[in-house]
Formats: sequence, structure tokens, C-alpha cells
Amino acid sequence: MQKIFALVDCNNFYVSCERAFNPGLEGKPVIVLSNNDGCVISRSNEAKALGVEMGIPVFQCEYLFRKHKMEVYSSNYTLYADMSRRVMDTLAEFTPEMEIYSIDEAFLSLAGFSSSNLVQYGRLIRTTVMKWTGIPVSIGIGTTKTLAKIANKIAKRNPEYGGVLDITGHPRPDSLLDKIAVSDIWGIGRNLASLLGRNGIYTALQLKNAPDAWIKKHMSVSGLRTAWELRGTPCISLDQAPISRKGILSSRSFGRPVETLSELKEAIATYVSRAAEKLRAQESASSFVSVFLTTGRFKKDNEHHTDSASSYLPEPSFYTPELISYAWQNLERIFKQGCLYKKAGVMLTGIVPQTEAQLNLLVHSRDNQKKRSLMKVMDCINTRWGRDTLQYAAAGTTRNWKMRQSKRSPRFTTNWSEIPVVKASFPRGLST
DNA sequence: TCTGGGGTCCTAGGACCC
DNA sequence: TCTGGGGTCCTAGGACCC
Repeated sequence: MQKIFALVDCNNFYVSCERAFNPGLEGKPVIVLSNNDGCVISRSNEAKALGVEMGIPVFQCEYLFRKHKMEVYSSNYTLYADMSRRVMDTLAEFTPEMEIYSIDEAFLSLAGFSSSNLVQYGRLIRTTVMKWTGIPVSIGIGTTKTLAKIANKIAKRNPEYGGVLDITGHPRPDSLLDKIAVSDIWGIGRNLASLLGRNGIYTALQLKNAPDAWIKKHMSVSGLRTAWELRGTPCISLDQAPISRKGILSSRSFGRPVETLSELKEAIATYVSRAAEKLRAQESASSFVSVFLTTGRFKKDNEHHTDSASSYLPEPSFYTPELISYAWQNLERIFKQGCLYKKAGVMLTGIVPQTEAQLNLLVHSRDNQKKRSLMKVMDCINTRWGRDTLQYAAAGTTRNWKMRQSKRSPRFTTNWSEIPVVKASFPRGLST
């Protein structure tokens, strides 16, 4: 059966989440910042038009924020993750097969749907998501994921498509590919785009028609897959299986430089707890724990200092206290007195399913069942009542090294005390 | 002064095996 | 002087994605 993919992508997702709860932001330039209020990571169309670039550091564009009275928000991932879940739940109503590709994107399989009605169906999806969640989306449809991605991009840029474009059903798809720069193709980043440019290949159409041997030689098999996908041959399949991560990283920049070991220990314990929660959520255990510290990427070379240390566990573990103690040992090995650290992180690798963990003949601990129960109770309480309802003393209580988040909106949908308040005025006689 | 936080996949090269 | 022909596994680094 002919494959048909739809890529549904939320427009300016984080900004749209803020707008869903604050309609006053509609029509205004709105910006959402990265963690630690460092960079711009989401912009409304109005903000884009005023010249705020994606990924730009805040200190380089604050003058624009002030000049145009932009609405600026810290990121509120609790809210965005919950809104994402609502959008994905809605999309799942429209197809039996779908892949959640990122927090704001999903691929839907529309194989078997009548090809003459695809655009209409896309419009129905679009209006439903808007109605049920308040989030605007764009939809691109094609016979491969790469073509669906391109169709989505075109739909988003050209309002005349009404937010939905089926590139495969278009009378002259090549005329569309001719207008797409190679750098706009999924899988072609800055480096490959410049390599292609040096070889006279500037558009998606040119890449589609380039010889396989040349592509393979210069862009490896991934490049070849992209070219084939442009030609309509699916090489990248829909990945429905819930992902089991091969490495789990938890790291943050500090709100201010940190130089004491005790504060670093708090931070590392905090990051281990986060990483271990993710580990248990996928029912895995980790056998290798790494810790890194850095004084920041933007220092001059002689002032810049980054170090990391790792250790094998005697046997794979999902037990936070144990992981913290190994992480601390690593931390102590790399900590240097007098360094002003800007960021630290913990990486868990060597990940295996809990049921397949290779036990150690010599040190096997007998109370795994107890540890499992304890972790389960903690995870349940923290899921039910909010993150860190129960936390490790090792993670500290003041945490004044925490990242800056000076302009975060309320967690409208996940926290009872931050739920939106509706001010209603009732006609006389109806109020109780 | 101020610059996010996650991930994946591929290749090359070295160590080692028979 | 001449020096095989396969493999595997691991790591580092580079490319990409959101």
C-alpha cells in the first residue's frame, strides 16, 4: 500500500501555549526564553517580523524587546509538556499509527485514506486541535517523511494554503522543490548545506536529481536516504515504539557562578534525581555514571575549564541514593578549588531493561525489591503531587544556585494553586 | 557582564581476535 | 627486500534534529 505521511507541527509552540492562557498576547510580539533566561527559543510571527532571531542570546537583543515593548517569558516546561500531551492525544483520534517526533511535532500515517480528501482531512485535524487545545498547527502531507516536512514548511510560510499542503497531490511538486533551499531540508544542516553550495547544489530539486554515487561519497548513507526520500521512496519509517533512551542527560547552567563543593553536590544530587526518574519511567537501569563540570564555553581558552569523570557500577542500578553516591565520587575527583563553575551535569549510560540487568556475583544486593518499592512510592507521590514533593536532603533546600526564571507564567494545567481564575459576573438573581 | 538542554546516527581509527 | 585477510568492539568526534 502506498505510504502517506502527515507532519503536524505546532506553530511557534511555546508562544502559542502562553497565548492559550493569555489571549491578550494575541497579535503582539511575544518571546519565550531558554532555561536560565539565556537565549530566544520561541517567537511569535510579530516578533520574527521585528527581527528577533532564533537562538540569539538575550543580551544581544534586549534593546529590541524594549523598543517594541515585546512580551517576554521564561520557559515553562511543565505547562508546555502538558499542552503537548493534549495536542498528541487529540491527533491520536485521527489515525491508528502515529509517531510523536518532538514536543511540538508528530508524524501521522494516512496510508489507506482516500488521496482526494487528504487536504480536507488535514483541515479537519487542524480545526479540531485548535478547538480542543487552543494551539494552532500546520500540516504537511507527502509520500515520505522528508516530503511531508517540506510540505509543512511551505504550508506555514504561505497562508494561501490555509495551513495544509499535500505536496504529493500537487500538480507540479518539482516546482515546489525548486523553491526550497537545501538548508531547509530535514537532515541538511549548516555544514552539509555549505558543502552542497560549494558543489553548485542549492535547491531541494537539485539534490533530488544529483547522482547517488556523489551523494554517498560526500554525505554518507544518511544523505542518500534524504535524496531518495525527495524522490518519493520512503527510507525513514514511522517509529511508533515508545523510545527507550540509550543515554539520559540531566544538566543545567547555574543562575550564578558556583565555586563550593557543597553547592555542587546539591546540584549533582538534584540532576541525578531527575535522570533517575526518567530512567525508572522507562523501566531501565544504568551501569555507567558520568559527571561533568564546566566554567563556560565563552571564556577565553586559558580561563576555560571543563572536566568529567565516570564510573562503572558493580551492577546496573535504578536506585537514586546509590547513583548519587557514585556521582559524588566522580564530582570529588574533578572538583578544583578556585574555579567559578557555570554549569554541571550528570549522564547515565550503559542503560539496560531492569529485567535484563546483569547481576554481580560478588556484590549482588539482596534488597532490590525493597529499593524498587521505595522508588515506586517516591515516583508516585511526585507524579501525583508535583515534582520534589519528596526529595533527597542531599539535593539541598535553598538551592540558590538554581537557574534564573524570572518571567515564568503559572503552571495553569498541572498545579492547583496556579489554575486560571475565571472572573464571571452573573445577572442579578442568578448568583448564589 | 550576559550565550539552553536535551537527543540520534554515522564514520574513522585503534585495539584486539583468529 | 618481501609482510594476509578477514572480523568485532569501542571511542571520539562530527553531523544532524527539536
